[in-house]
Amino acid sequence: MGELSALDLDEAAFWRPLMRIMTALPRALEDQFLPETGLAITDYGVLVALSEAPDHLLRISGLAATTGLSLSRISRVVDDLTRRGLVEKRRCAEDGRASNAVLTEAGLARLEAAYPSHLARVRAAVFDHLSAEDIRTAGPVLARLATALDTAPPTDDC
Amino acid sequence: MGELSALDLDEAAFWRPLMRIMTALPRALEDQFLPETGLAITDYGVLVALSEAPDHLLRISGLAATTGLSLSRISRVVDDLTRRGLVEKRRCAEDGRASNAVLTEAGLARLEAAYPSHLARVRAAVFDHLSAEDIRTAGPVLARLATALDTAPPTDDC
DNA sequence: TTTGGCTGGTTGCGCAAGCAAGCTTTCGGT
DNA sequence: ACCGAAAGCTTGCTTGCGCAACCAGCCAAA
Repeated sequence: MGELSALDLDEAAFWRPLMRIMTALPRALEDQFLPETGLAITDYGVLVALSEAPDHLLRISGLAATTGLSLSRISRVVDDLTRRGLVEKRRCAEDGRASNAVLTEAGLARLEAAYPSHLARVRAAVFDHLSAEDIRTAGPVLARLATALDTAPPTDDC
Repeated sequence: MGELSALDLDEAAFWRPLMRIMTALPRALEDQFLPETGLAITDYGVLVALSEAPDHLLRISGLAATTGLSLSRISRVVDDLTRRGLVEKRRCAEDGRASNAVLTEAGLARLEAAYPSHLARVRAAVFDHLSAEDIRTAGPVLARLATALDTAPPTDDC
C-alpha cells in the first residue's frame, strides 16, 4: 500500500456525491416514514424480505443475509416484531437449532399499509430528481457496485 | 398520497442496488480503516473538512453542515479530537457564542498518514469494480441526486 | 438600558446496531 | 455410541448517533 494514485477528477466526481448520498438518503427516507407508518425502515425491510420469500417464511440467518443486518440485530428485531404480532417465530422442524420467521396476517396488512408511504418517500427523495435516462444509465453501474460489495466482504486486499 | 404508481423495472433496478450500497459500503470502508489508522471515518471526515477550509479553520456549525452530522455529534467529536490533540477549539473573537475548530500540526500529520489507507479502501470497495466508462456516466447522476438531497430536506411533500 | 427573542453550542438521554461470549443442537470421525 | 467441532441463534455490553432541553452570548425594540 501507499503506492496508490489519488482519485482523478471523474472518480472524485463520483465519490463525493456517493458519500453524500450514503449519509443523507437514509435520513431522508426514515424521517417521515416512521411517524407515518409506525415502522422503522429496518422493520419494513424485514417484512418486505419475508413477504418475498416462499410461504412468507425465512430463516433468521437468511433474514440477516437478505437485509444486510447482523444476526444479533435481526434476532432482536424479529423478537420485537413477534411481540407486536407482525411476525411469528417457529423453531425449525428439521433442524432444532434454527428458527423460522413467518409473516402473520397482521404483518402482511401492516406492510401493505406502509407501502404507499415508502413509495412516496422514495419517489420524493430519489426518482423525482432523476430522468428516465439517468435511471437507465446509472442503474447497471450501481448494480455492479452492489454485487461487488455483496461478494467481496472478505478482504480482497494484497 | 396513495395514488403513486409502483416502481417500474428500471427504477427497481436502480433502487435495489442503491439500498445495498447504502448499507454495505459504510461497513466495507470503516472495517479496516479504523484499525489501520486509529481514526473513525467520522474523525477522518472532520479532519478532511478542516484541511480543505481556509486557514484550516471552521465553525462548529459549518463542520456539521459539511460533514452532514448533527450539531451534537460534531460537538462531541471535536471535543474528542481536541483531547487527542488533532484539533484545537478556539472561542470565536467576533461572536462569543461561536467556536472555531482548527486543525493542529499533529492533526494534519495524522490526516496525511491516514490518506493512503482511505484511498486503498475506497479503491478496493468501489473503483476496482467499475470501468472508467461506468464512472463517467454514473457520476453526474449521483451528483444530481446528492444536490437534490442536500437542498430538499425541508419536506417537499404535497 | 432593560427585556424578550434568536443563534451557536453543549449535555442528558434513549435507541439502533455490532461484537464477543454463551448456549443448544447437529454432525463427522473414531 | 461417544466426543469434539461447528452451526444457528441469543444475550450482555459498548459505541455512534440524534433529539430535546438547556445555557450563554447577541441583538432588537421599547
